[in-house]
Amino acid sequence: MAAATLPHSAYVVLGLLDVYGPGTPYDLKRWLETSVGYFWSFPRAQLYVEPQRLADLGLVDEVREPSGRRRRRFSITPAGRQALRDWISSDESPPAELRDPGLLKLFFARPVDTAAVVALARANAAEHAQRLSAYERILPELEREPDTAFALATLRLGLRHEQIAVEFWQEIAANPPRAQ
Amino acid sequence: MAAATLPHSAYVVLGLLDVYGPGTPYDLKRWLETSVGYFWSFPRAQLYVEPQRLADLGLVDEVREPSGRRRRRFSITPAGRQALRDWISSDESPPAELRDPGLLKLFFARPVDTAAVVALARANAAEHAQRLSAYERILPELEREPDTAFALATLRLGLRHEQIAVEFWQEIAANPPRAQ
DNA sequence: TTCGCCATGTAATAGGTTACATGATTGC
DNA sequence: GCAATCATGTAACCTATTACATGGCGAA
Repeated sequence: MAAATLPHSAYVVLGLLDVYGPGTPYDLKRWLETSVGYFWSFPRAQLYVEPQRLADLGLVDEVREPSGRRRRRFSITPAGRQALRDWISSDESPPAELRDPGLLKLFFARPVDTAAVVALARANAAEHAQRLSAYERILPELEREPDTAFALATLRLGLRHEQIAVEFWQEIAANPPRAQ
Repeated sequence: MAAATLPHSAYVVLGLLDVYGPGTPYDLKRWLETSVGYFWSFPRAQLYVEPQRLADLGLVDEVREPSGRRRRRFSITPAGRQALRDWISSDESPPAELRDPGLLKLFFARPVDTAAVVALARANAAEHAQRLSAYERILPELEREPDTAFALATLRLGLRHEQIAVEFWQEIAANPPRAQ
């Protein structure tokens, strides 16, 4: 099946259309920002290009408003939903990566002085604390809505992840590693 | 400073040369695979292209073997080390992203049956358990070596992260979310 | 009715990834 | 000397990102 060769951003678009229903690129942007965008973001421009490709492949349908903004509204087709299912069920699964610039900096922080390490740690602790409280605000909202079991599960991992990140960076700030 | 505009992979190369000393692209590959590659990987080809760019910028020096394999051995220059320090000390820091394909699949898993969700969870639990035991093997080795404080700190976050990931996926496998 | 923001797109480029191709070294 | 593996590179392609440009809409 050709579907297995699509980039991840294609499945994000398919998935968003499946979960939230038909929508415009701008809808996709807002949905992305308030859901998987927290751990898998990509820039807005992709949300105009990617649906077009999917439309060419028959995985989404496109309906354009005849007047006004002439928005393009996309919806997932049965073939698209099948491609999404195939991808979710496939064994193919590159390992998770943290992609954390702060952690990268810390790994290479030997040549900077301790004050810079502490500043780095504080900035990262603050960043993750902010993210954590964002998640804590989202949690009760999601719990109130129906049919959010999968989003909730994902969010719970995010919460734990942010909790240990905050702890970690606070520890680093309090007791920074030093070159021998 | 122009240094702030380099892509992350450039800083990975600079950092590896700073930490491990001069090396060939192949050396870089091995160092990457056993250190930051666990959370920030990119393909080998980049390790031949990126040092060339850095050489053009004067951030690394290149010495080519006159015969045999004619390896190019790169070493970081004072300007390169300064660029590395500037980057580490800079405020610029895009937020960390998980980039976890398994989590992405879980978020969108509503249209697949529960058996597929369980299979996904088991595969991810196994994957993270394997990664966790790899880290647990590395830990005592690093603790024995001198001057590894920064690598150790990074590894400790990796350990905690993998621990919660294993727990999380085991919980999902035992009690998979279901569409209402 | 114009100002500001919301929204929509495209074009150009840089970066990342895959595929191809070959040479050197080591062990047999 | 042959095979297998280690190692080195390049080229083409695709994706992701940035920059540019404009149009609709609502509020004052």
